Amino acid sequence: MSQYLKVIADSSRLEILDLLSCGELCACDLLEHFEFSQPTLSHHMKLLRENDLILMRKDGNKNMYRLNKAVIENLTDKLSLLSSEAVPCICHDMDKGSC
Amino acid sequence: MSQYLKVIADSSRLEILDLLSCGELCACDLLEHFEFSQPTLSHHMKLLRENDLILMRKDGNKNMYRLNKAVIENLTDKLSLLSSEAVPCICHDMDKGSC
DNA sequence: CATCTATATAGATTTTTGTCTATATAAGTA
DNA sequence: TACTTATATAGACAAAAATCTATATAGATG
Repeated sequence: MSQYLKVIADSSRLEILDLLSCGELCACDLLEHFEFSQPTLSHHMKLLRENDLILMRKDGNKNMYRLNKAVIENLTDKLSLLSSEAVPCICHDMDKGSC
Repeated sequence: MSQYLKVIADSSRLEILDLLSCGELCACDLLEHFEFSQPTLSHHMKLLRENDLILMRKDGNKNMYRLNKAVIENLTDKLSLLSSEAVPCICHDMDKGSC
């Protein structure tokens, strides 16, 4: 889980996900919205893809990206378990007050 | 938001939050569950506190920690907006296909 | 085929961050 | 007061990560 969070925790990548949240965009559309270079965008998209947070299709020489909403939902669901009560979790194995 | 996520994205801190999800624990209880040193734990707790993800009270010479569930809920709520439709978001300002 | 556009890769560099050791502080206890 | 336990701080160091420039590839188009 921390691996997914690390990918999302970068402000540029989070903004990319936000931009994609309304629908498909190509890399060059995204690039125009950022200050960083094209190889940097390529690097971010690769990370997002490798971690299944986005999906890609080829359209001519363009890469069209969209959110993988299922994976993102799954991540937020798991994260919300932290603030919910009475779920199976590692904290049950803790011995309190042993120090 | 990415600041919060960066704090949570570390696997040690995520595990600390998980351990705290069942209730209050002192730093020394937590320390016994990890391989790293006491100063490292202290550093992690400081980060979690500075970002309001946990709350602390003093009990003698011990620090008692608990989750700040409100903040964590707020974070997961905002994150879940990514995978939901039709919310106000920066992607509406995008000009698609301008490249 | 030559060229342009869109994207990827390689490699270097800088920043960030997680960790350590050593030491300090602060509270409890004999 | 001396000592022990719990925690914090300072400073160093190493690993990870974000960025860049330069270059390569791949598809579209004249």
